[in-house]
Amino acid sequence: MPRLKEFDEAEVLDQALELFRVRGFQHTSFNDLVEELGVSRQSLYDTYGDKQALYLAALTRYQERGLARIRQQLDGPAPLRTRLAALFEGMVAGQCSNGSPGCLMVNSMVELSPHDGDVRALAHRHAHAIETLFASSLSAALRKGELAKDKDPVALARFLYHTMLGLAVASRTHADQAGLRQTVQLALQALG
Amino acid sequence: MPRLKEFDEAEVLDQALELFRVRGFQHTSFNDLVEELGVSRQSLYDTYGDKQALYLAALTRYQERGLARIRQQLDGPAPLRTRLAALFEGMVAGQCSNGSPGCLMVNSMVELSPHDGDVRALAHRHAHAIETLFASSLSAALRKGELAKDKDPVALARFLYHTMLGLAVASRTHADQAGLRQTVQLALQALG
DNA sequence: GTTTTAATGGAATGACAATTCCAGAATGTG
DNA sequence: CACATTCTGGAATTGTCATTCCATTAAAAC
Repeated sequence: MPRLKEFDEAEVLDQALELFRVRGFQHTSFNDLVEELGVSRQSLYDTYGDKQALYLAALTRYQERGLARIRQQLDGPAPLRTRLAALFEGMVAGQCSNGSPGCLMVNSMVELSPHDGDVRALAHRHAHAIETLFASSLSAALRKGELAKDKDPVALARFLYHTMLGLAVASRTHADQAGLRQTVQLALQALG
Repeated sequence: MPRLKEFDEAEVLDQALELFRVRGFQHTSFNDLVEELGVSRQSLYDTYGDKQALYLAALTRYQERGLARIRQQLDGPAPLRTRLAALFEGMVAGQCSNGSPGCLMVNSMVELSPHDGDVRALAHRHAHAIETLFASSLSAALRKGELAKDKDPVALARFLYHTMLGLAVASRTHADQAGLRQTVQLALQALG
């Protein structure tokens, strides 16, 4: 009986995500969304709930994609250093794409996490997941002798996570991809 | 003839700065300012101009103080590594003080720099000034033999700047000073 | 063709916030 | 005391924005 949905929920969510990533939550009005996504106001409310819920859905999606990418890039036969270099290269490319808006998660951490418990919880889970993934790869490398015994995988994992944060902020304000890549090189030297 | 000013412009500006640092520009309403600063709305407008101008004045002040601090800490007889460690220690302490709101400049870069040319210009000057200060100290250390000849002072300076950005974001969301300090240690190992 | 659901455009609604306006009280100087 | 200036509290103004409401159209299922 029912009429079928005419737009792709996931696709529209991605468009909203991109708008939020560029403009931030507060600088993106619902009118902006209606205009840019090509879906009527009422349909957006019916499908995703209010602006806050839409944002949270976008952020959740972004986080899941990011973590999947990290898992995939870390999982391989190449030396850890090589895998990490590829991972960071992909991150830099992503953060600099579409006008260099940086990372939605980092932008959310700065703009919203002090005021919004849901965002804060997502950010904490994100940090924890990333640090855990890094730490487990680093521990494996340590066991294989790829990493010196005196290195601390947990501290190194957090260091790499902090480096990611810095790259994201820098990409949002400064248009200097070469500089970001040089920083990646230097950060990876911490592996010894 | 005139009645004298009854509040200290600089002191009130510092209070506004702190409010902006914690809550961000958009999450700080003019009413918040009136209530927290203990100065009437009209006096604020008369003294500083509108909210935007007040914010910019606070950010400018913050930037100047930060740069002065860096200059002062970098200028000394101790080994560069020691001076940088002290500098970063002070930064971490500052960003974690008063509820760990992070760095006003970094927060501004994320929240405002894409939309506000004045903020963007300040951020660019800030980055340039810091990188220049770091680079000149690193070059001096290189000449003195404190730093290996194969190191690139400019790239290292930018790396340290990027590290600062990451620490600021992390301090705003995660309450883990020990982790930040460990990251500082690891970052400084890039000096060799 | 009727029913059910989806979608749309546009008009209320209601809240909130920045800025300005105003009338009065306070405080130094001459 | 008179005057210039500052400060204050509060009201008025204005604009923006999220959200809801409504009337209508479209499409699939039966």
